[in-house]
Amino acid sequence: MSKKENILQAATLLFATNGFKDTSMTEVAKMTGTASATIFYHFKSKEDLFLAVLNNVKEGILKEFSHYFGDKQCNTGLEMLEDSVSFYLYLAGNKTEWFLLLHRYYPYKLAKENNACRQSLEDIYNCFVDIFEKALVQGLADGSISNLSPRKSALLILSTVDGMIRFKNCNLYDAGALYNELIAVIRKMAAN
Amino acid sequence: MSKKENILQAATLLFATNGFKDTSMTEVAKMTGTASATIFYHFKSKEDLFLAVLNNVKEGILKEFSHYFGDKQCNTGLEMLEDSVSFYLYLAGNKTEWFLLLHRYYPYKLAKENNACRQSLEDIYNCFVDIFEKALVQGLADGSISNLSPRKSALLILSTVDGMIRFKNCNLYDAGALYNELIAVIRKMAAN
DNA sequence: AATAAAACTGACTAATCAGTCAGGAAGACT
DNA sequence: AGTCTTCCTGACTGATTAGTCAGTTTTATT
Repeated sequence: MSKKENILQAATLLFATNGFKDTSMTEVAKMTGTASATIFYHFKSKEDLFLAVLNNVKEGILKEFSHYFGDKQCNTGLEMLEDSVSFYLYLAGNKTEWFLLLHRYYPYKLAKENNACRQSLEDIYNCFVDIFEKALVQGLADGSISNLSPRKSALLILSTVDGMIRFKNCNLYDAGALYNELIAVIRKMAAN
Repeated sequence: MSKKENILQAATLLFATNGFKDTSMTEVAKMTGTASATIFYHFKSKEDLFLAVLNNVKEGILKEFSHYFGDKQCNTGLEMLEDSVSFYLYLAGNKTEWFLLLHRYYPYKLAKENNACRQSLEDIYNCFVDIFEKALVQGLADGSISNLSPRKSALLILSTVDGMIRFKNCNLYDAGALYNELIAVIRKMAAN
């Protein structure tokens, strides 16, 4: 792995666990075994480093989802919806840093004044919503999903699943203990 | 209002909108028209000020909910559930700072090492969950709610509602546009 | 081997920060 | 008036921070 990739990875972990302001360039440098000036050679500022991290996370998420759903075929839309939720939960447990980062407020604050940041976040969330929406649309066609607005329902499903992940990451409630209920609730919400 | 209360209020707003690390004592002082040393007279450290802010928010939330539900009578549990969701949404729109603060990661990180912080957060979220759970229990008794685990379902409803508020506060999606769908979805989830 | 470009670094700076402290102002009580 | 306590402040400090820069090392190319 190149030093630049190393820095990116260390920064991802630190920004995710400690936040933007609470992560110093010295820390990132120490973790990668470089001088802090090296980071400024690769990234022109701390904000620039953060944007690179976010973009990297975006690409990771898009790749994971297209890899999982690219060739997948499901019998019914409802089945696909359940699979999507499961995969979301799996990913959140497997790539904790990504979701910790997305559950911080900083990215959304930065997005207000920075278009690249805004774009990355939109790409990520559109990817999430699209997966659920696609399942709902298929379910509407094959009759496994009840009559509803696919986009809006997809958003509400994302709210539920993402909210639960957030609770888990905040150590408020254990998401694992709610897995069965979550699937049951989503089936009630959407099934015909 | 006393100077101490003034400081508390300014700190609430600043911690909520800018975060803990991104709020300086000088800023809080400037907003209240005092010297920063005055803040250290009333609160022994920045962390102490934050804990006071969180405790204040907790008391505000508890008071709001007990005020609204203290004397309220509903015909059915389902009706009470819908009312609870509506009130949560109303409060989130009315006391934005409170929810912005709760949607930051800092409080939950601090809670890992600070019991007072942990306690405040637990009180707040138990208050939220209790309201939904109480409605579900009543609904189970009067037959308006389908057979389900009240506590777990209450948690999932909170995930949905709180997740939506977070999306709204992050400027990702408009919660208002989803209001009707949210109520419909919750009815589907819980109604008999 | 010579040269040029890219990658890297140590030493520095100016700014900002939480927190301290000695002492001043204001109110309460005798 | 005097005294005690509570409240408040300006001026300071030591630590940390993002970012710079001049110069060195490494790598690629001829």
